[in-house]
Amino acid sequence: MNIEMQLKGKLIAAVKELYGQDINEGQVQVQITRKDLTGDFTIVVFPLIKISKKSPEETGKDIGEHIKRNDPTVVNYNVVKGFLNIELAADYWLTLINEIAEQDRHGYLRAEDNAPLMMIEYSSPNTNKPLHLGHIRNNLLGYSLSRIAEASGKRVIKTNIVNDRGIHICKSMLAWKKWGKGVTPQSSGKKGDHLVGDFYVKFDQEYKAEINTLIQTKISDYPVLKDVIDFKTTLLGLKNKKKTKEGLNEQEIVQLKACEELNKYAEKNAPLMLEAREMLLKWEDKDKEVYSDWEMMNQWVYAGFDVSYKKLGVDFDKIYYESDTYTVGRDMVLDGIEKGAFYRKEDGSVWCDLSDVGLDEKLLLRKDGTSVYMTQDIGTAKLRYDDFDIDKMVYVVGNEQDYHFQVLSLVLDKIGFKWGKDLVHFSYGMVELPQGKMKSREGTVVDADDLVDDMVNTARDMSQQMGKLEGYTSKEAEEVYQMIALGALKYFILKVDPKKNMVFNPEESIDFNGNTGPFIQYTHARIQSIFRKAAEKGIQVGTAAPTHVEIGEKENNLIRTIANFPNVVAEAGHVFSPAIIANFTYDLAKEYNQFYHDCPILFEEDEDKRMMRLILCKTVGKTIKNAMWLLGIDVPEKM
RNA sequence: GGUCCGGUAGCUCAGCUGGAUAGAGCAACAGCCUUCUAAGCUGUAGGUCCUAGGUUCGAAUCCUAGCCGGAUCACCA
Repeated sequence: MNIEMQLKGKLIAAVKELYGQDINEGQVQVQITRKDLTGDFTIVVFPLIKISKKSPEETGKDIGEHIKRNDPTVVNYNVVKGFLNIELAADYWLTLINEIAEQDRHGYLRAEDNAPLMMIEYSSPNTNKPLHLGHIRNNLLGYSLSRIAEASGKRVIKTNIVNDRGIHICKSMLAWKKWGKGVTPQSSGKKGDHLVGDFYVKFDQEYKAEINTLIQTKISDYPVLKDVIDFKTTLLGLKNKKKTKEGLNEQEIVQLKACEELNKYAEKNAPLMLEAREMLLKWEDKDKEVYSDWEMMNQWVYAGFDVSYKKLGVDFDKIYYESDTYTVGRDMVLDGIEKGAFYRKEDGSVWCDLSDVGLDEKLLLRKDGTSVYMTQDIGTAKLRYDDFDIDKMVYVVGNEQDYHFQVLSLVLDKIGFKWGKDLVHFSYGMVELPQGKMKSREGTVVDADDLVDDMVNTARDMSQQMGKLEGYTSKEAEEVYQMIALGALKYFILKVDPKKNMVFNPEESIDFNGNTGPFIQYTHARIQSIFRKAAEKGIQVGTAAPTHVEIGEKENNLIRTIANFPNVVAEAGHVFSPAIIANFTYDLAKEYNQFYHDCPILFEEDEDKRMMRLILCKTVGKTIKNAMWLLGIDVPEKM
């Protein structure tokens, strides 16, 4: 039982005895005392004055006195503006820190064999382009969440669904066929995922050109558009005007409609798109040539992804491929028609009607029988639940897909899967650049590999300038550079509330000072340095601190913070937020640096005090390491 | 237009299950290395917590309305 709970119990007993009333836990508030006031825990007495029928000050004094009399660990109390601050004895805190010092995994819960099984899906890349900054946020969040869940006592399976089929893949394949001249990663020296991504871009360029041509030849079919000179600008202009207060006049409404119709026609009927569609059909028919090209190009991409994942330090327990799951999904959709959950339109396409819950109709199979995104997600879910005894399924996917997951949940429920309703979409915000959103057309997409490489280079430069890695081999030093670079990147991204959009400035934002990963890593390295020095000086570091020494303000802050770590882990696991862990770790590191600055450790002459501080250092070091582990960040011995 | 998310210092973000004087970092300015790692520490300056109402002992936090920004509503994924 933790101290807050104990205090709450004492408070309830005090109210009962003093005022003869029973109150429940919801009526009492115990919080950690603000740093600028004396005390360890604070009881808010306002909710109690109705019961005491006295002023907040008097009520606070009554209760404070009562608790102090009945609890030997409470040595003092004070009442400020209706807040009762309780001060605990130093030996209580020192006993506590000794208990914590014994544990290697303070704050973590052990996952028992029968603990709930949580499957966490993250990454989910498309095989038509390399990973970028957006994927980085996804991967880091997913990986960190899985560790937090593990430390919260869950059994965890990290999974990835690779988007290896669909029209987008056909686009890259088609472009490679047409313009690739047989180029391979080997022949070009290019990473496979980047090479395939280049052809996706190529397709898009040629496709756009075809759309324009098609629009020019067809525009004469629309009399309302006869005065239009630049189609694109007109369409964009009308769309924007529609959003303004002024709105569109009648003629403009007709024009916009015509524009959109023509545009859609062109997008659908551009020769390249028709070819890609045909290729998708062939692929679903397992056409020999298409299939072998597909397999070859996929291998290139997987090899590339493996490198990127390794660079980021993330991994998976089980990988699913949509090429395996989409047929399962298709069968389930067809099955759903028979069950009456879905229906077929005249053209042969299959739909799910969700208008009864205020949503639209949703397409599940195209009229040509090919699968869409939703189809494969249904199949993947089915396979996963067949493979594992999942208690909770978590999808780490961006918030632009909120609607998709709302629908998926309903669709799964409709075909009778009991787990459909309670799937969790862990929805995170977008990463933007200082100039705004990343746009591939404008070349502002930040490539994942490049970003990590840049960070490592920066870390290496800075580290070498400071020259604190003497005695390290170049291989050891290189490991530290990697650690720092990844620490900076991961911390920068994970410290932000996942739900929110965030701005990432590649040049300026990745700092190594202040509220950053390296700052925390540095604090850890500093602590380790103390122990190296202690060994040099022949100072023994015991296993427990003497409990009779006095503790100062900084020491008290540190102990209280560490003691709170289990609550922080539990909270982070509850609301799925690495940011909570990151903020905690920063606070701890900052407090430690203040302590380090103010209090001599090895130079302390009072042996008991020195021992107490060393135990404290040890515990802080371990807690930093454990907290950073939850973020997927390693900490160095030297830096 | 419907639905959802957000708006806190010049910038990037905490704080949001209602609690005391709204906090950090960056940037700016001023200090601290003959002592355990200065990637550190200390100080100064910087605020209409988008606006207006409401709820109450108490609102950045909850409710309503509005303003601004974003996402989404595809036979894309």
